[in-house]
Amino acid sequence: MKDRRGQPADLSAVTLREVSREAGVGASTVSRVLRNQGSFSARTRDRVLQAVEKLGYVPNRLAGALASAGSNLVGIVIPSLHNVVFPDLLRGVTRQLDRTGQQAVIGVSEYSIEREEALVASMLAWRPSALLLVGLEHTDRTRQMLDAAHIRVAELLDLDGEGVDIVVGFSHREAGRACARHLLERGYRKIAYIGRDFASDRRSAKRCAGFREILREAGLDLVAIREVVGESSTELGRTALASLLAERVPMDAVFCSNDDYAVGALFHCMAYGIDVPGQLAIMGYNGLDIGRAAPLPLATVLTPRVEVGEIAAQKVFSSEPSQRLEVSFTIVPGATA
Amino acid sequence: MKDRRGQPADLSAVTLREVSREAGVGASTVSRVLRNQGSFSARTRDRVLQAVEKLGYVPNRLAGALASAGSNLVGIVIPSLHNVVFPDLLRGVTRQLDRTGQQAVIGVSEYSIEREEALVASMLAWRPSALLLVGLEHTDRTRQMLDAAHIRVAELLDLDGEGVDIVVGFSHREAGRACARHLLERGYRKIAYIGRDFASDRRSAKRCAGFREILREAGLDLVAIREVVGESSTELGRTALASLLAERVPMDAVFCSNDDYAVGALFHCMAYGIDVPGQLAIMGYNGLDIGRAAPLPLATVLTPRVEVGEIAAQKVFSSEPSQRLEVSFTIVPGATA
DNA sequence: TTGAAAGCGCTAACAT
DNA sequence: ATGTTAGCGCTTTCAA
Repeated sequence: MKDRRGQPADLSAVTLREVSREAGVGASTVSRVLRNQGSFSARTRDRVLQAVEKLGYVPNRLAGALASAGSNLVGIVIPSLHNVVFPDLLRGVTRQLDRTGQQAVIGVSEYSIEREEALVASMLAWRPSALLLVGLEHTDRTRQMLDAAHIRVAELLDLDGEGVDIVVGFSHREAGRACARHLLERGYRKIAYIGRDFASDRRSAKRCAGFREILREAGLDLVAIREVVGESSTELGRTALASLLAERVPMDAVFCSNDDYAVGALFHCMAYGIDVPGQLAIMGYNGLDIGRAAPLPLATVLTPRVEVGEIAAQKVFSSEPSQRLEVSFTIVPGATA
Repeated sequence: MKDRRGQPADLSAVTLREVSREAGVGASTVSRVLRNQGSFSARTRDRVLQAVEKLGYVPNRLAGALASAGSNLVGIVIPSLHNVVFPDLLRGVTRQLDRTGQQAVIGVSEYSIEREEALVASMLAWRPSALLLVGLEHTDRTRQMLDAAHIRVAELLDLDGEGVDIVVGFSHREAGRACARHLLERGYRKIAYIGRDFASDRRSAKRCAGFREILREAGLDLVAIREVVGESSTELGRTALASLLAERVPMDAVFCSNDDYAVGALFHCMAYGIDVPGQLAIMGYNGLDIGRAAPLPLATVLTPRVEVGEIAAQKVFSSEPSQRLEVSFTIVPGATA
């Protein structure tokens, strides 16, 4: 183990020039061979490749990108890494970027559009070839920067609103409406809601709004709304339901903005012998693996997170015009509602 | 919505030179003001800042890094985004990097050290100021590259082996041993194992090895080993246990390499009325939130993933010598074992 | 097919 | 306190 105390990053690595000298050719020839562009003889190529190997040359993409105005970096800003939805999204994105040799630079906004703005600014400094954002809500300055950058931008996981360029997702409002219909059809009338605080999670707010639209059409409304502050977790879902029950809110069903909360609610019922869905129906959202494998499969909505990431990462490199792409969600009936 | 068909990234944005002209000062003065370095009058600063604002100038870090040999980019390669452990790790890393204005470039190796090698290579091309990797197993060429790059490297989440520079984690072997002791102390003797296939997940293999060491000291061994192929999931844990039961493997406890599997196993027992821990004890690993909130709190091992990420992201920027940092795990007794 | 030369946009001496 | 001058390591005309 070497002691690297105080040593700054040694960037004086082997340069293209040295490779060219070793191979006895010009610098531009090495460049051409390495990018397999332009023309060169087979013999020259072999000599260059040999020199690269011998010297352990690693091209400096900083210089390359600066000279060619093209960076193969793609910025992506997500609200959180706590909620499984976003790692899933990231999975789709990296999977697709890998195929085309692009690299993802990530930023986590903690559900704050101001932090998002700051992250977008520092990402643009790297002249990424594209930028991926979650949702359609951004600060004015963010929008300005995106516009001035003249790069392709994709906004993900939401369809309820105006997009900047490419939009890939689905309507949370419609998803909320579908959930309400699902519960109403099954005869539930006194429905409570558990979800993240609306102020920070705009998409969960949209789901809730859609849900209530349908309830109102039936002359109903939610019997209670529990806005949970803090990261999406089973534990919080469990305590949220516990508090609703403690307050004796009259309800026959609970709609949770996330499967994490829903599973927590289900756990609480199991622990306290509350019959699901007999006494209380539970509906979740996102279609996490955990809900599917639960003793009582969770009624939920399967959202195409990985696909959205994959498609977006692909579309930002297409030459197609700005567009809205709907990737549908699916109601999963389950056994809890 | 503008049509950006076919337009390549427009990098001919406002340059520092233009800002300097607008402000009526020299280029280096602008540079100094922007990096708040060297000296300049308050009046000059205001003029520069005003020009920056007016022109909407975004510094080009490609050029900056190239000129100054310092990039503020930090590469991190993780095995997967499916297993919650790694997003958690990433969370710690980004949290710390954010504080110091660094940016994370991520890569996902899918548990393959060959893919890791390729990712490290393309990351080094960006001259990152540090590189974070998971585990101590790498290809020879990866190690060569790390060595030649002369940047700080941190290897995370493992302590069982030789590291390259900084190592932050804990011993999986010891964790496995601790789990075995925990189960033996509670009287379990016929223990089965469910985990990811050892070939790809070296750390789970180390846990299993440690576990068996303790069993052997007691003159025992695992009654069955179920290597699950595929991503960590509740569903797979459930089917794995189901198959063990179907084969009538005589067992009084099952040790799972991940809480996902363990919760799946627990679900199976709940669904089939198998008394836990009476008929079958279950022990998991990782201390996920889901296990804690389960109707029967899961016996597990709490691993300090977020902290490991945070500490590593901090240590790679310290000027301390190479070191091994142990961040301890904690046995969580729970109620399933 | 190949090489020389001129930048890409910035930072870092070195003057002044 | 500020401007001038060289590069950083590449890509890209343009000639040869």
